[in-house]
Amino acid sequence: MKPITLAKAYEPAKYESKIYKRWLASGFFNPDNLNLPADAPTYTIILPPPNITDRLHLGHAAMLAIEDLFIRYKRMSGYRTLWLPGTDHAAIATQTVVEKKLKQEAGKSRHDLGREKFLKKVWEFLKATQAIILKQIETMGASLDWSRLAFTLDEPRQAAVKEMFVRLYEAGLLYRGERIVNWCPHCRSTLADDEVEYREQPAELYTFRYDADFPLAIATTRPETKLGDTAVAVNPADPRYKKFIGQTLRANFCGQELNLKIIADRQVVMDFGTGALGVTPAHALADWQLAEANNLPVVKVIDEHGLIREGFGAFSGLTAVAARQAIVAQLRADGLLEREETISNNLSVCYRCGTAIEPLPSRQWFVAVDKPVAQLNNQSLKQAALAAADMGQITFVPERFTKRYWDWMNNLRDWCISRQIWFGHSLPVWYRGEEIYVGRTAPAENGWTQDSDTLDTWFSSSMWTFSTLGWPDNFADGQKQGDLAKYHPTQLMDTGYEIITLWVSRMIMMSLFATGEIPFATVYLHGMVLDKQGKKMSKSKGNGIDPMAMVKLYGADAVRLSLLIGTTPGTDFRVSEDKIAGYRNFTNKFWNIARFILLNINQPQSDLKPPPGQTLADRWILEELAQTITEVDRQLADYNFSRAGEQLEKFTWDSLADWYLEIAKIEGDKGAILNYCLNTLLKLWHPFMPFMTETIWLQIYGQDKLLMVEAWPTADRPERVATADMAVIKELIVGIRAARSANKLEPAQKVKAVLYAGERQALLQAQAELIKNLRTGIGELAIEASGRPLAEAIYSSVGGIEVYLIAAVDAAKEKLRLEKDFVNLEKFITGLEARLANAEFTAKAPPAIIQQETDKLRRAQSDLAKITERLNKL
RNA sequence: GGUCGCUUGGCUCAGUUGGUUAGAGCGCGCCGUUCACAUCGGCGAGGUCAGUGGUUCGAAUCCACUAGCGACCACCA
Repeated sequence: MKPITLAKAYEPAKYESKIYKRWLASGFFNPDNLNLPADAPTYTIILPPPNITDRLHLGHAAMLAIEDLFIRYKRMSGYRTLWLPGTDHAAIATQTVVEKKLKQEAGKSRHDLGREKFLKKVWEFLKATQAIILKQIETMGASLDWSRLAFTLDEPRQAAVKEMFVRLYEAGLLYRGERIVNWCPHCRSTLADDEVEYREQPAELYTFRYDADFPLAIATTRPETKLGDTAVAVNPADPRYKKFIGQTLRANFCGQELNLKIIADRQVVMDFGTGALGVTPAHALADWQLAEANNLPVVKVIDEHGLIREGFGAFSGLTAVAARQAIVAQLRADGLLEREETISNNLSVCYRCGTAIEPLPSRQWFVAVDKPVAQLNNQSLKQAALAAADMGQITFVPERFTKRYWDWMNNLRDWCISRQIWFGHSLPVWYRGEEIYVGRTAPAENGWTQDSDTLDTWFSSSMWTFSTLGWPDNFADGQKQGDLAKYHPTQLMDTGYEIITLWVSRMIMMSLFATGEIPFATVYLHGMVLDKQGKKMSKSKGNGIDPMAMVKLYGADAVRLSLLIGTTPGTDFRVSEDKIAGYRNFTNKFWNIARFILLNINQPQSDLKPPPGQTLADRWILEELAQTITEVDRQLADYNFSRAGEQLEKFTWDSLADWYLEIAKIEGDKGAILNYCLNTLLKLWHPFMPFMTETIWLQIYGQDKLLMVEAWPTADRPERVATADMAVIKELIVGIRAARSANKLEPAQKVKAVLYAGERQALLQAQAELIKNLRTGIGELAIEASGRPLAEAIYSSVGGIEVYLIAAVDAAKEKLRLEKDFVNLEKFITGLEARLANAEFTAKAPPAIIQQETDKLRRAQSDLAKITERLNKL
């Protein structure tokens, strides 16, 4: 029989892509191909789709590692396991990328090309780019069912989105309304509230009067918008302004006639600025709300390009910033500017391009979240989604995020879903004059034009859990069938905590509406990957670690381990190359453990039961392993994969490699136990480091038997060992090791005999003998072992063994140390003497140095004498 | 302003219902290593668990307050 030997070191690059191909060829990524009983429970994760233009970053890699861990764990545990892959069209992000590219390569904007040609460019670009991220996902070892690959903008998803839109419309949950939206003049698109970022920065606050006769002064950071003021708001309790409330005052503001109604509102802060607020309904959300409450006219000042509209004299056509400067200059010239101060202002900017947001009134489509509908048992989307969390039907991990979800849902406003960009899902909406038609297909008659807007990316994302499983075709007549019946609702949604609001809450609402089901049982929120300094990794900062480069250097398994272990749910964590390199060391260590074990097994068996232990060490390692299995299962059930990994690491490196393998070298003949330990460890580690474990498994057991579908180990052992006994056994093993390094230590040999004996009777006899020979008198203690637990017997019989061992070990250590010191000192002295005897040295060296060396020699000689004395005593 | 989180050895972090001597990895020091592995082994130094007060037989852990840091939400124009 040909012995199985592994290469001396693990070289991941040699095996990884081969192994992945082997997995693909097996077909087991697709749950339909698993040989399972019909009633096997399902376990589904739908992959949060990365943007199709993305390159894999460590955040993706972490997500993949986490999800693959659970998928592989559940697959081995007998679940019908589906992990469904996909990509996101990321409308705005993708369009921005292509626009940038167009500008760089051809110097053109999207408007130069026109809609049709531009979209063609986008699709060409996607075709070229989409394969990259998918390939990178494979590199990480993700066991995704590629046969079900989806894209948020592919044909089936377009149909699903259209269907959803129509159904929402028919249910009365969609409406078209004018509202202040967050407009990005650069992207020329509306942004959702949560796509707006805030930047704290200094801003000039101007205090002025509209004209010389105006009785109140107002304060603003945006004087240019004041051209569109239609009211001044004051606090009703403000004594300064009480008398004006209700009046309408005229003013000539920089040549513009304004009719300003003085209104009262409690939200106006009396001690900010002058306590009087110029109300510009068209260009501030709060002002818009004031206008609605007070029936104020709306005057638009700024257009979609961020320029002052027609009808504002010399200011028309200026950018907002230029107009601001012009107006401030004029106010100053007219002596109307009372104050100018720098305050700290929270500027709203576009999360995509960083341009300052221009609030503008605009016609948009909205999802009504507060309107009760029949489909949700006369609850609103908001109520239904809140109820789902309230009933404990969704578990958030960690639990504290439940509250965040709750707070967000409670404050949710109607969701603006139309976007003024070209790339994305088109709205199934057509207009003819004032008529609106919403339907699955275009109206037959002439004269209708389709809405030119596209849908918010999150609209299609919100349908992800069921659109990927064949909704609506698989939901005819409200009955689930096919994949939807089999795999929905899903078990786990793993995503970053930062999009719990953007995404998770909307998935819950949309799924409840479309299928009546909560889309997932558990939401696992992972933290962000930070760099070594604790900064968020980003391309612009250049502090990102490229996972692909790391895989190349250290292997995918090492990268995975570094992202799984040492992390805590919902908490950001730091990753550095050092950490990855550390786990590369571990993978190599594991490889060599396997290598060593294989050298000690005659004929490896893949389905070995735990063999009976012959010695204490055997029982100890089997018990440790069984406990490790239990612990790993427990931790994984709580999503504490980091701790599961740490437990495994501890067992593998400490218990097995550093202790048991050393004992095995002494005791010999451990084939069966080592075989069992290796098999079990390969299985336990597989979800963490699939490539290496599978590589080893295949090298041992041949190409027909894949580790990825082996059964997950159970915590079996031939004989249960009590925890207290474990402590004692560990002590004995420590004794053996110490005895070994102390060379020939008689009594320790006895301990070794104990270990060989294995039998309790033999053990007790050996102990008795040991104790009899002890000088301390402890030997007088009787061993009354019969009928008592091992540990108790040993403890009662001694302190004996312990005291003895400690004394012996200490003495041995001391002796060893002294001997070592002796040898080293002797060498040192010889060297010094030689140097001092060297004529060249004594001639050329400065006297101070010679003196130093002589002193050293003297000290060393006296130390040596002391050591000799002590050695003689031992 | 509101909410949540964090503060543990030089660094990064664990510490699961409060329980003997607070752990790990990296780093550091010393020693070793042709016999699975230097991508290794052994030994060691290093912590008043941010501070104060409280509850308790017992607190890193629970409570209150204080300080520093971070995130999210809202937003004063």
